[in-house]
Amino acid sequence: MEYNFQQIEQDSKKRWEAQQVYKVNNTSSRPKYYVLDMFPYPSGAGLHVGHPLGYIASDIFARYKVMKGFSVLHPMGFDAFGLPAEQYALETGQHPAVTTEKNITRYKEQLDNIGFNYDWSREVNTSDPQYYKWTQWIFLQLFKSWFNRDTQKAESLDTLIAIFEKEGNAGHAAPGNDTGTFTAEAWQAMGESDRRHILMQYRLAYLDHAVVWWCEALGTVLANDEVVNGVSERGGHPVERKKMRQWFLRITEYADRLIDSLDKLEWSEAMKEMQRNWIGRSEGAELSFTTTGGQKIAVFTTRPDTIFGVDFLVLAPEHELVSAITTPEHQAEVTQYVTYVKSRSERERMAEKKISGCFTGAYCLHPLSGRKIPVWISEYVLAGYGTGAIMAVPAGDDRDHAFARHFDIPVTNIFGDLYTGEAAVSDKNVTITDSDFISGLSVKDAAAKVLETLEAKSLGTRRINYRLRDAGFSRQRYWGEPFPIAYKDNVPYAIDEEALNLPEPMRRLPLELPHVEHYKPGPEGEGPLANVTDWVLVTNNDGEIVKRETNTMPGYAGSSWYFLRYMDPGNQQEFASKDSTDYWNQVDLYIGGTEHAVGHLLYSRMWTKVLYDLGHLSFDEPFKRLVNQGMIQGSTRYVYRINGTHTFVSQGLKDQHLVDQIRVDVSMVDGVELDTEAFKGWRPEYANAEFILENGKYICGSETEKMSKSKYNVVNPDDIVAQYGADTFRMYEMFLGPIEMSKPWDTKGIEGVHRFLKKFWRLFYDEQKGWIVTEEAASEAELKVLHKTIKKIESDTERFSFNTVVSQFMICVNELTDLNCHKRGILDALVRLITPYAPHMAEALWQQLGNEGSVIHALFPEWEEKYVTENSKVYPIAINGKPRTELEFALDAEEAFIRAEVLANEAVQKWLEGKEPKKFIYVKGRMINVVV
RNA sequence: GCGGGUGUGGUGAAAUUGGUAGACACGCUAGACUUAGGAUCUAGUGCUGCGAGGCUUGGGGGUUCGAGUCCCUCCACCCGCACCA
Repeated sequence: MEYNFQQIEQDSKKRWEAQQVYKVNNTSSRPKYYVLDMFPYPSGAGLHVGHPLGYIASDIFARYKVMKGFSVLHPMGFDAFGLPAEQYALETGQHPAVTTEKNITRYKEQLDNIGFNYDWSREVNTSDPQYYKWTQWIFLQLFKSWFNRDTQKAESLDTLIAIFEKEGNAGHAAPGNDTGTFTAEAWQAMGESDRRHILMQYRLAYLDHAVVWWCEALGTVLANDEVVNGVSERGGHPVERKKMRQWFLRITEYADRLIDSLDKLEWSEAMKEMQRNWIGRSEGAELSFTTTGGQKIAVFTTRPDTIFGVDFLVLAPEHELVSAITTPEHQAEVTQYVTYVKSRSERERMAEKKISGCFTGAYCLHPLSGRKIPVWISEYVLAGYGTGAIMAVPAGDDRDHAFARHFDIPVTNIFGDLYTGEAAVSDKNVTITDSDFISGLSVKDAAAKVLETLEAKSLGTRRINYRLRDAGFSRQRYWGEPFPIAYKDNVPYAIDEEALNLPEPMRRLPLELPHVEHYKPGPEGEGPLANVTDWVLVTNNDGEIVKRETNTMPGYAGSSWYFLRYMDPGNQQEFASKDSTDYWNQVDLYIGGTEHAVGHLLYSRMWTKVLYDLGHLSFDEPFKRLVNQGMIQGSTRYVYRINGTHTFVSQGLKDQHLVDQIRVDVSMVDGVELDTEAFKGWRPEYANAEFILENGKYICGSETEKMSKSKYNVVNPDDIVAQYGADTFRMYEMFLGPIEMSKPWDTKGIEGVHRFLKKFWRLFYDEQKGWIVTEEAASEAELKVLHKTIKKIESDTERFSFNTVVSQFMICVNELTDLNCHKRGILDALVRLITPYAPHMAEALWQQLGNEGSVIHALFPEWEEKYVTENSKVYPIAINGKPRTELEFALDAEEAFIRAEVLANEAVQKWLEGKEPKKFIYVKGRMINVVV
């Protein structure tokens, strides 16, 4: 009986289905283990072979943990809100819910095809009102909370209001800092609107203004993705930066905690480093400069010690003071420059090597020396970072130096001989010179003294600055969670607030997305919801018209907490019961790509901390251990058409002609050999193609690039599974290389793994004789092979080295085949061992071996020390570090004995050429080196 | 520009602590069995040399008895950069 994977996989799936083997309860006497995959956005293109890489790894690990006796939660769901579905709706008129549903069905089929052990009864879908009800609920928790810097945690606004009533806000400056201070009396005297305005400065979810890409022609706001080369991707219309009112999450308040608790996570250092850099904590000072016209300009600097080296100030072109300080004679130039910068993205501005800028005509007076300092604007200063203004010290900063050079601004040297006039001195272990009262001091001492002096004059304060910005949380789109917010007299309220006095049904969550006639943007850059007047404008119990929020939430809203919903997906009363979150607790293993390093992972961490602070969770970090998977790249194939003809020349001969390089669909290529008939049928213009072959074959060129439809290099897992089976596919993806590494897909290579599975099968079945498993006792050699393998598989699985696991299985099967072993004593353990990797085949063999129940719940085999310890070692003998021969010695042999034996050896003698060895190095169990 | 990562045969890779570089596969070459082979099996396969040997882990330098692994330096490629998710 041969390895009929189609039949086997179908039978195994049926058995699992019937026995509901993947269902997991929220109570168990077993220890728990939570394995999580980054859930997919169900795009219309379906899964390609790159997507399941991480899923296979987590599936293997989840199965392994089950067999090790854990109660394992391994769920899957869909991040179903998003731009592509809406874009598709805009083009075709199909409701995003409909296309999303269709895509999800397809994804589930594809996933099931690969044989994942998901408990589908826990599936979540972020666009399901029963799911986003809780996304909205969490948003309201954020809206109704503030971050108490004294306690370093989120608290209900009630505690803040109590403080205001008692003592005003003197002890609790607003994070946004534009409220000023007020007393308890002042607070009590305030009207509702003023109070709410002040509270907005504290809320964790708050309204402010942000700059977005605005496209006049399309009448809409565009995502960065949709702006290509300074024009809209659709239509190529001009775009500009526009300030709009937006929701934000005050993640900056959590900056320190987000940095500090990284220490307790088992993430790669690289990943932690990316998060730290993204948060970008820097300690420095905010200093105040005053223009000759009396305007105060605040600058942030990490080097207050260089204050006497300030030669000019630079403001971000969009800085609010720019128009006020610009002198009439520089007005035209400044306006022109500001217009230019408005058309530029932040990325372009940061990456720009060309120096540009513009003098405003204004001067400041140096706060300590009183020197007159010109004020410039330039795109290299960003409005969103620090105060949007810097003090430029060309002697000590590369970019400032380049700027000064470019505009011929004289440079003040404050580093003595270290500064040569050629380049800035960025070294921090230096002595400051020519700087009044800090001359001769170290950087650290000088900075402290400057701060002291400026603080005394109220011209500066110590300040910790973060690169991290508060997260923009609204989108002018349809296909996202509606905000449970409505405006009365332009003041925002949560829909359940008494002040709004909405009729009871309107106060409840979820606030569902209304049906729309079309997906076109609303007026004034508002989202499509703004067009649904009878949804937007509602009448409250007092007969007043209130206006609903027309923005929707961004993609990361639903994905910031989905791992919690899996714990208790059907709960109608809470986002998840405390019992369930206490039981499953943190995600023990999270597998996903590095592209989420700073977005999703940071937001999820913040949300978890907020829910923890507010008492809804008993842990404050969501993902204990994180493993990053690499990408599977596409392998593109090319054909070469001789210029202006229908003749295609094989790759090896292409240099003899002038050719066009054309991508062809990989499905028409076997390895690198083109199926010329299929190619002729691919497109009408190739119907009459002629070929110049080499050795009777048309050989394609190839290149590794991103797997994408447009490059014709997409490989669908369904096709691979149909041809080789899910078990082969799973093991091959693992065999490709280390999980965290990117690597190109090569369908050709899968044969080796498929052959291995067939060979594995032949340990049990003979093509002629059928079942050949015997009851004979296993030999010492066979037991050695088995236990060595168990040990290796276990340790490699634990360290996610799945590629070497597959190799070890191959080695094991090769050795057992050589030993002609068909013994139950060996094979029964081997079947359990391979279950996480090739579950379908394992189940079939497990049943045939006559075992009770499913192999899914069998125990992972254990290895015994006595079979894996060696008592001798074949040592490589090196002369001067170069291996020359080998000799076997017992591991407990005396060094003196070994030395004598080695030196007496013929081959060693030959290399010694009669000389006395200078040194004899013996590393037990490793090697022997003779130095001459 | 900033941040992170990766460079080993024709290809995917292995080498877990500084100790035999290239395990395991793909591909290729030759052969066996077979009506057939896109099944299976056997042998070979880093480069170079008739050979003894020499060379070889992106380039250059260093530490060491010994370096793919540690240090310095240079280069190339990939990913992210805040409205794709």
